[in-house]
Amino acid sequence: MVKYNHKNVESKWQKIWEDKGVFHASDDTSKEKFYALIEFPYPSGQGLHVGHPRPYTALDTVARKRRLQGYNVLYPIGWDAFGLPTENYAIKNHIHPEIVTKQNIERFKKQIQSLGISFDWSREINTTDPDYYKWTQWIFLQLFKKGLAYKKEMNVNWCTSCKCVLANEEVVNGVCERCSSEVIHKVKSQWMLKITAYADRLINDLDLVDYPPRVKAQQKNWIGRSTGAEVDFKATTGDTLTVYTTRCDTLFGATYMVISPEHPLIEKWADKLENLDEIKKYQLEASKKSDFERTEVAKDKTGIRLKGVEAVNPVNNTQIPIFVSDYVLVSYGTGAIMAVPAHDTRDWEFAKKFDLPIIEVVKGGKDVQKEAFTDCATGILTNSGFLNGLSVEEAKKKMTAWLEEKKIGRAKVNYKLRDWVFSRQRYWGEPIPIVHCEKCGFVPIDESELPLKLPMVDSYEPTDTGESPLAKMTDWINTKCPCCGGKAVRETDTMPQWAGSSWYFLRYMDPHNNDALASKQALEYWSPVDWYNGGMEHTTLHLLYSRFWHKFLYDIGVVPTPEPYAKRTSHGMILGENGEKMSKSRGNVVNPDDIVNEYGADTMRLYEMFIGDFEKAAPWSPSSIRGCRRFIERFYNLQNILVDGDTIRPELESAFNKAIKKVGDDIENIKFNTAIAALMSLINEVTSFGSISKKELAVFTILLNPFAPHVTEEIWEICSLGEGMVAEQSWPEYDESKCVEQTIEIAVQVNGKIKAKLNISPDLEQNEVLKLAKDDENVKKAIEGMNIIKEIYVKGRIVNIVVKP
RNA sequence: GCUGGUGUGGUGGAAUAGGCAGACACAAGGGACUUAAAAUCCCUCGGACUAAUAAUCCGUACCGGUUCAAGUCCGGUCACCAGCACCA
Repeated sequence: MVKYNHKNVESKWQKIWEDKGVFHASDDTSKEKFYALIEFPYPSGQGLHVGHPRPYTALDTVARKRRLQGYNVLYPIGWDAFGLPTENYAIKNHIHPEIVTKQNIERFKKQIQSLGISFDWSREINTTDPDYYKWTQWIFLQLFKKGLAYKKEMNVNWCTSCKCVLANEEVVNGVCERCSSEVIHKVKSQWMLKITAYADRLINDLDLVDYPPRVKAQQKNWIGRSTGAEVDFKATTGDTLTVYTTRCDTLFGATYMVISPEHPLIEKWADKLENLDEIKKYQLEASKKSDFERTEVAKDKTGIRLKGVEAVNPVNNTQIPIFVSDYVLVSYGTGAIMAVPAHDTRDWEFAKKFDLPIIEVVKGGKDVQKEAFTDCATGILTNSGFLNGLSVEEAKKKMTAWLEEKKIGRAKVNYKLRDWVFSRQRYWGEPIPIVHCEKCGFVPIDESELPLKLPMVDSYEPTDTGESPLAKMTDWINTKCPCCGGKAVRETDTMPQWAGSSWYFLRYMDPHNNDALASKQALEYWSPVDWYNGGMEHTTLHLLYSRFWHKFLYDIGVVPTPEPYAKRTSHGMILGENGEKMSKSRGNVVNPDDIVNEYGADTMRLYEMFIGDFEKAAPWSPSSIRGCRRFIERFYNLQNILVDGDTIRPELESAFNKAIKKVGDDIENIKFNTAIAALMSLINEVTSFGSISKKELAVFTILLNPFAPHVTEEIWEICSLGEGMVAEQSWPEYDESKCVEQTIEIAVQVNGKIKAKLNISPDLEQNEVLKLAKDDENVKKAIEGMNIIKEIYVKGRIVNIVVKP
């Protein structure tokens, strides 16, 4: 028994692959292409943990299999290297972020290469490389030119620890997505990207792509499209107060109105409001609440009634009071609502608290004095003049038409999605290529001046004032206006980390191009990404942002497809041994280096694919990994029972054909765990058979190669299984007719209970099978003296005899 | 609260399209080999009743339904996970 030495074998083959460029994508566009993509890593100081290789290995398996099937495969990697952790580390240790980034990348690269992933390293990219971010800036300029990037004074989320603004997508449960620190509101002038202009297409085009349902649902949810109507109410001051509602059918039941604390009419009405002081106080309190507090106290409704101004309900000319309350958000709809307490839970709570009238206008529910009746499907309109007797849906249509006819309302679609806050007050990011000129306003720098390089600074500490560290670089800031030649200053904020990752998959197609982000031919040939795997946590961040940028690039004719990724899958997390999320503080982190060192990369890869359902979280198990190592050794030792023969022998024919089918299908269906189980079953069968022919071993080796590339190359060589490397072979074909066993075992049931098992030929006719079944002693006993009601034979599966006394 | 998902042995997990529940592993127990240990190989391994690996019964979160047949389909309940959360 030869002991398998993974260390020598693995480094040997890794070197050969790299030297020969075996996994470089070819520019031969006559071949069918396959573009597999994983989310490129952020090279943090901690290095890799065992969670990283799960998706890399999964798509590596797919990529290797597709290469064997003759595809021209692009499977690239790079570094998403701008960002706060690096910058913070740099500040703490007084090392420039550029150097930190370089060190981290080196470490990551070494770790990833030790796993034998078939990345095309000749296409490696780095978002902090000026040759790369030149094009990130170029895309920003195109957005600016089309009016989709604009600077605006607005109320933004401010992370008190990162000391910079956050996008809405980066605020999770009222705290910073990255560092979990408190998020407060600040009014600041920020660069914004008009992602809302693409809201509809970002929803509708989900029909064009193959994403898991949960991903599509989450994106739709986040964009939050709702269809309804705007209604104009007149105030007693003569002003118009417009509200947005999805239930214009309930207009007759509107008994009061609510405006948000930030609503501009409050300012306008200042001299008419008898209780202005009280309202000002309420506004102030509302503004001081952080997002976290605001969601925490969401239960209890507060508010102040405006004294001196009321509104008129246009359908019945009744005067109704107006309240100010923070349960109405200024950023959604018109920042004002009509309140229908009988048919809206929030309005109902508010009405109960302030003792306001509750008028039922949709009947069919419970007593509206006791709870709101919100069901749209079953109710019938009542107390509603010309709407009486209609269903909710009919009433909505009729009311919208009536509002439009009277010119006091209109159909309207609203979204929860807000524009993307795109500037960050930090150093380690792409400079925004815009200058501000007093005469000309915001002017883009000339494209020939790209990349606008990040200047070297001595201190890149963030400031509490909300100014970028670049603001101190007076030499760099002061410049000439590209438009009028006058004095101008550069934008000192930088782009968020999501900028570089919003288009990186395009750069891989043609990574060294200096004239375009990628050539037309490369884009035409490689687009779209065929299979993109990534984490669920990016569903409403990177995945949404990059779809938006890609659609924009499509609109301006840069890319050939409306969607960037044809198919998306999502891996589950690898948890610690105790079933908790791996983290330093929990002390349950496993470093892949240790596993590769002790068991080898093949074992590591095999285990991560065997651990369970790829899409679900799975706890790390140090003892299960030994089972995978055993399998590798059993495979390696097949050489001891090798016999000559260039065919698959008849006794093993069906086992091999079935395995070829199963392994191939399972890899495509992200069921790596059962593909490996099938290979384990096959090796069990071969071992108990006692010998393996060269042909059989060759087939087995190719099937295993995508999972365990090193040991399979080694066996291929040692046993002289064929010309060249395994990586240069063809994926085996199976013969459907040979997948069938010559005899199969079927179960015989009587009244659904198993009474016997029969070994029969699968071709046997129903009559004969039933006859055999009824000849069985146990079956005979069970049906003796009973009347046979029904006899069922499902071919190749089961017999069921239904009897009654 | 809304949306999506999950629930199967001691453990990770299998089970086409409704057709033998527990594949493949791990752990555990027993045996072989060995001076011994490790490694390896062989056997057992959901539960109950059993001398029995004879027969029978129970068993896929819970309750009910459809069906010759339900882990799978339908209705309801519970628990857990993820995302969103006063979005009018």
